[in-house]
Amino acid sequence: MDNNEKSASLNFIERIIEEDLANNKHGGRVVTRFPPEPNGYLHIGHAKSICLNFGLARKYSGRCHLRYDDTNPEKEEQEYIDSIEEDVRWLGFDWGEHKYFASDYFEELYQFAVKLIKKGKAYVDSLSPEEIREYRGTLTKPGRESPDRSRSIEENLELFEKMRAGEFEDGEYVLRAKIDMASGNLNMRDPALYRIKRVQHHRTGETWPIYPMYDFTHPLSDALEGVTHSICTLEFEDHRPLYDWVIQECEPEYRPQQYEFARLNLNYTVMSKRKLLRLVKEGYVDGWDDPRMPTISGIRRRGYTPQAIRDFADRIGVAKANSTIDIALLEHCVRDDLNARAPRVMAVLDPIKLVIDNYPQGQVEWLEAENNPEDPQAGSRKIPFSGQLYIERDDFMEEPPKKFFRLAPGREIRLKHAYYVTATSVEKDPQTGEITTVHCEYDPHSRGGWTEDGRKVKGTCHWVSAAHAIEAPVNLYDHLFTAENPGERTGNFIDDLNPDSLKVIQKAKLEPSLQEAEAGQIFQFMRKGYFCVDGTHSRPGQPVFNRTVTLKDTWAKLKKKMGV
RNA sequence: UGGGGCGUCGGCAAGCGGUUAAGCCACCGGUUUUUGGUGCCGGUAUUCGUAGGUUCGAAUCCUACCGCCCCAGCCA
Repeated sequence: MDNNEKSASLNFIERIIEEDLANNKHGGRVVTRFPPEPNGYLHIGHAKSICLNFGLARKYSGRCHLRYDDTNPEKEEQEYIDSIEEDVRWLGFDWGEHKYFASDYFEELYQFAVKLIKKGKAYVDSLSPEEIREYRGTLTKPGRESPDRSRSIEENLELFEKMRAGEFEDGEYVLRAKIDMASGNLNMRDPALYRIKRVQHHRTGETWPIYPMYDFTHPLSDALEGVTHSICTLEFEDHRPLYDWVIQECEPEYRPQQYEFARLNLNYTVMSKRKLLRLVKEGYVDGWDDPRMPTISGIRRRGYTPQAIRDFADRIGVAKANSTIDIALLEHCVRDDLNARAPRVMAVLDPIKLVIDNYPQGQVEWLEAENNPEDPQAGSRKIPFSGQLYIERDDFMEEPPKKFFRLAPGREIRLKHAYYVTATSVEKDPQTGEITTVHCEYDPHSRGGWTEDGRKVKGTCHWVSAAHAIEAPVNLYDHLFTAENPGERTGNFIDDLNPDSLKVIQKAKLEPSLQEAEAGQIFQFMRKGYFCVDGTHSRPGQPVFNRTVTLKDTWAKLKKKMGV
């Protein structure tokens, strides 16, 4: 359970549900549904909808159906169904017995269409797509009625039967609702209900040469399943009158209602299927599950947890105002979750050598290191310490600016879990002037990282023993885009791609315990960030790490402010 | 010149005629700390798109205006 059970304040949909419950509107039932079209991969925007629909069902002891809106066989495939189910499960939700396909309702839908024809509420039209568009009018001009609008019920019935029998070519006829060609709402200007498509369907094969449209299928599917609250995004608001019309005229037993909320937008991110597809197709990313993608599979591979995503969904709320969430909130949610759970380990990403001149030659000590200060249950492990270590390059400065309290000449710092050391001298590459080695002396009385005299050391740094370190590739991921709203500047979102969205460190130096890290495991690399073992490139004994998110970095902020 | 929505702090978002206008993220201080992490404490909207009106009292009701989003697939 997440903290949305806290009933602090209700969102507008919860308010409606509680009113309905109080009025016994649907007999006290709450049934929602998540209705993806199996024509693409799920992304974080879908996660909002999934958490909303399944979360509501959970909160109000109802149920949430997984229903595929598979009414357009040209775009739909089994592959997507598999990934959708994996993603919904991964997020922590279960549809139980309630998995449905709109295509399972084709026969019933057909009968509802016949009913409409018999009521004189639908007709078969022979206008071409172009003509229909022309007859529809414009936003400001009313449409005109099709000549076929007055076709007799008998003839409509016969034609519709022939459509089903496969006697016509694609586009020859279409079944239309007879509503109002003068409506200010374009959706009500005799919308198409059925079109002819002589195409293989991924589930019904060649059974049907005609397929129902979304606006006809969706309300009736909801009704057939006993859905009480059909929750969709804002752009369907204009379709609600049509949704209601279909329910009204088809007279199904249950009368579901549609409600609309604002879809998720995230800054520094693109979410549209078209744009995500382009990133993949044109090779800007490494596939749909590239850790920089906002797809569920991408963020999963990045190391985000389902708990973090659900927490995020709770925090962003549900409302009707178009909004853009700051991606910093998502990052906060993962940090919050991982801080509590991720084992701490030491890893040096950009190493320089640290030599302890007064440490006994060849000595190795195995020191105790707690696994997680936030969780005493996590226990501890032993890590090897020696006279030759690696530390992070930017943990040493020859001429430190004020407020820098890491290692510098003559300065004493703590090596985490180990000893106090004081820097004495440096070695540089004569060519480049780059520091290659820092020499220091340690205080043997500071074993474990403290002394009896209680003297204070300001800085604590992570390290790994040079002789014991293992090497592994580490992928440092950052936002895929540098602009808050990609594409706003030039009209082409590709122009805002972040050239540094991935930096690969071929040979980071890691403490040896990481050798056997398994795919999917998540660690905090102390003082650096959260990293997970990549599920696709890691091999047993050869882990590859992906950076999920950095730790908050006050020093980086300070440095920037001071212009260092 | 059509229809449907939405406008409360930098970003989300509560608020539903009487509140000092919640909370979260971000930001800024301080404090704790063997992670410049975490935790803890504190600061940040005299004001709710604007202008009028109703009322003892308005972010909440009314009117007008302004701004933004969506709709002209035989896609969903």
